[in-house]
Amino acid sequence: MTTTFRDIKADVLDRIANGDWGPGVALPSEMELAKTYGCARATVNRALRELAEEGLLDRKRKSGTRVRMTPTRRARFDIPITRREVENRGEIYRYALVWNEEKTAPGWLAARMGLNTGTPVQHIICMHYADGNPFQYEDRWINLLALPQVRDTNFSTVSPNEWLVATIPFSDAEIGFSSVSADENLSRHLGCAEQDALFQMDRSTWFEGKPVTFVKLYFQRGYRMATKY
Amino acid sequence: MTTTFRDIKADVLDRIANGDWGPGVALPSEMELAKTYGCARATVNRALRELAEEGLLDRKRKSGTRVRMTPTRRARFDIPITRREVENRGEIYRYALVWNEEKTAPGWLAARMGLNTGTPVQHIICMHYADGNPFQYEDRWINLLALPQVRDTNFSTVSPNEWLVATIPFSDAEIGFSSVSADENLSRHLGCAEQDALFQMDRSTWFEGKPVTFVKLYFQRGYRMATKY
DNA sequence: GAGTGGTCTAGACCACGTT
DNA sequence: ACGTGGTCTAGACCACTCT
Repeated sequence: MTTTFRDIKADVLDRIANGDWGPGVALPSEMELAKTYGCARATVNRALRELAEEGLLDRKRKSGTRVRMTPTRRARFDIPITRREVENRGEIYRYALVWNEEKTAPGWLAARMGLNTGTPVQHIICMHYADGNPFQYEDRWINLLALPQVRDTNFSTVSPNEWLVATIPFSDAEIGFSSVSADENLSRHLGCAEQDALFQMDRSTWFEGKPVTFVKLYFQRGYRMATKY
Repeated sequence: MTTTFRDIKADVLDRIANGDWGPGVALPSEMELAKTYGCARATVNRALRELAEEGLLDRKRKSGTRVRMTPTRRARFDIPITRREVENRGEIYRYALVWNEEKTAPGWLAARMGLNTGTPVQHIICMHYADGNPFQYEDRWINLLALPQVRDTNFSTVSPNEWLVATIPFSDAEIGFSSVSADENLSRHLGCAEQDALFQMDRSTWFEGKPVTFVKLYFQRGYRMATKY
């Protein structure tokens, strides 16, 4: 039986768990490990590279590989489009446009997205429903200089969410999670009481270096975003 | 100049962005791509493997590689220990123990952690402060069958958070984010009004398959957890 | 059965960072 | 200058899965 990179990952994790290799301790070099495990250096390399990417090891040329001082773990979240998320729960998805207007970027938005003041933007507000119940309130701004074709798009049947992922298949983004109190408008659309604590996700998106869109998503009361890691 | 796996990733991303390879489209096989890029198959393999891990491609033996139908992106969050998080903001960290008691697991906890009813657990409540202001309220339960040494640990100076990462350097975990309204107890400890919307993180942790701890962390009002991806 | 990705090997050269 | 990780190569065998 040959040694796989998974075997090596497991063994290194064991040694860290047992305390053989405590925080800050330097591991043997890849060549030495390859010899002890009886495998090629590439195999050791892949194992250690993945552990480093998972946040458990620090690697530097010349200095070698060390166990991280504070083993910060990295959680990964899949951010699906809203329709998918609802359908994956086995619920029926419905979409409704609430507001659609062209205007010039207000100051706070220009600052947030890195736009010049006076940049034309499209402001879209819409609702996503699951089994007829309010699921998510979407408040989106799109930079019309980056995506002028938004002006010719009818968002009464297609959500800007889906239209964007079809138009821009990937992008750089910054995402944030926080908690907000429902105001009168949110409580009305989401069918909750004013002051109710709502989970909020905000996201700024760039495409080829240019700011494209900024969105705030407000989830139904009690929503929980979860993952394993 | 040789073709690197980064070159290939960039080129594949370009083709997806341009629409050459739309959602659902099958890419050429690794061997063909290696020939067109003029590089080894291993190089193509790494590029495509990483793109698949990032959520842009689907790969299956025999069927080959396809562009994902809904290009769900994956956001990664670093989950640091609380002290580190405060110190990284350039603020002074302080810790205080609020409650520490051994009891048997209540029903909801047993269900949540997968424990037998009657399992002894330690219930610890503590506060984390940043520059003297309440930063985080920690409500933790530890399975004493998995970590009996908790009984002999003094948590008045060391937070269970730090003690655990030192004792269990890594673990499997499930993590969730949500939003809650501050009750009387939380508002008192966090120095906010009742009903204020608070960001909450919960985490269940397993070590070697055994449930170890369950914790709810309540953050100060206005807290935002952010990342780029 | 056949085609695809998954992985390992043995060797090589390079980039970086410490000395 | 030198040791370490970072990456590429050419080849090989295997595991999965579709037909």
